[in-house]
Amino acid sequence: MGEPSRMPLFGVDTRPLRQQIADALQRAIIEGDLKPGDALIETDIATRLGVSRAPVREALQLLATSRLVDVVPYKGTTVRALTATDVAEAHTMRLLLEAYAIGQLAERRGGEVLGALRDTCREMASLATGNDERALLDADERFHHLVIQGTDNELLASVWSSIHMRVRQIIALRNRRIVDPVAIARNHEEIVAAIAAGDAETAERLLRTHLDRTTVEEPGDLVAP
Amino acid sequence: MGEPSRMPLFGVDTRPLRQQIADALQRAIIEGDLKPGDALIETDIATRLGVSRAPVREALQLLATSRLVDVVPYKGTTVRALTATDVAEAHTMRLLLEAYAIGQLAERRGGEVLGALRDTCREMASLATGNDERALLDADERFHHLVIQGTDNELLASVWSSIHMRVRQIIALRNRRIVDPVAIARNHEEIVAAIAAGDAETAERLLRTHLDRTTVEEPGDLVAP
DNA sequence: CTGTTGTCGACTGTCGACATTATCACGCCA
DNA sequence: TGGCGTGATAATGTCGACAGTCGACAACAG
Repeated sequence: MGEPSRMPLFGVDTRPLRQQIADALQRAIIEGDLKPGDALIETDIATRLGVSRAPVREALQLLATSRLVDVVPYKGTTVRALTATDVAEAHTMRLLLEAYAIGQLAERRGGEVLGALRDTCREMASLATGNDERALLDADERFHHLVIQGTDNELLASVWSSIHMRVRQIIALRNRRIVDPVAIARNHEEIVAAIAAGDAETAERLLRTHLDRTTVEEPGDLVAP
Repeated sequence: MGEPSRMPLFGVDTRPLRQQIADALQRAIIEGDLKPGDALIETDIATRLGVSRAPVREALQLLATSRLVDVVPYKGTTVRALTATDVAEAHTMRLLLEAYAIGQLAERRGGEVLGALRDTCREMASLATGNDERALLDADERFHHLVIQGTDNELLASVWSSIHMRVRQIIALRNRRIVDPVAIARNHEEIVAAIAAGDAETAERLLRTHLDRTTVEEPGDLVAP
């Protein structure tokens, strides 16, 4: 995941247009503004943004690497459909990657990131009593991101990021209320405790429970035929 | 991995140029013709191939998704360096993905692909006595590809493919002789046996041994500073 | 009525030219 | 001598225009 590669003086973004466009489109997709099946027509996007088609094309290819869009030669680009299988596969992969990361973290008793994990847990706990779902989801995302980063494995982080984009899209499309924020916050604390105790097995089991609750469940309400 | 997306009547390749160019460059990289650190200059490639820069740029972005090249805005594209860390991370991820796949396969006693796995094993056994290393490596690759495909998880397959490109590059750069082809062939037979027996644990252990032998070991001889 | 062929509109693929950026050698000056 | 602006140069980024392809529908032959 990217830190802003340059820090401009007055909000002038000097990154290549393809990245700015890709960011904008990605946001629109994972926020649900662009829905599965929607056609991404280069000419439209280009004129709408006031740029030429070249950077738009390159942006669309960037999105394809996160599997957010389907690029079919000579036919066009569409927001990728979300079948039940897609949701299940994303969940499986996410679980596989994060379980590995948790295991690694537990072996080192959390390493450098243990403190940051605890901070995030505290934040979640305080957010749980309020009703800012958005902030709670952000904190949750930060937590899992920290877990991945904790392994110091760039390849793992890269793969996880691309899959996480799809997960966020899934969560956005099914905008379901969080049922029990307090339980979720507590769950994370338990995970951190298991990591700190070096108990990889328990940490993985808790993680699995958490992910099962938040990402997988009847996907029928979000798939577009 | 890609079956040729169209079957032309007389070898006329109607795929977009970007894909043809990407294939050519990818082959050059994973065969070792292009070495880590080599600069991929759009103008050069374009004039050399007799095309314009646009499809070359898009091809380079495709390669970036497999992490075969580094694209730095306004600076250029280079064949990605292979540090010891890169090799280790690729190995870790490959092991993680394939171990999962083997486990899934074992749970179903091999499913549809068990026959194909056995065929490949027989092929490896017969190749082991000869000295066509290339053919043996191809068979080995086919075996692992079958394992991944056997899970019927497209996302897993996609992630594995992109990582496998790097693995092939690593293998090509350290062109070390295969020490004991017969042992390798036998190892695969044992893996298949464990899958057929539904013994996931043994299958994963055997796989780990096999991969440790073939991909990881003193990478000092292939890293370029 | 059915299957094939021609045509049209919309969109993607490719091209060559121009704008912008990074790099590095060069000369200036303390 | 050594650090620092300052050009020249070579590469990438972007643009507008043109060519190629696809899908759909109309026209036609059997």
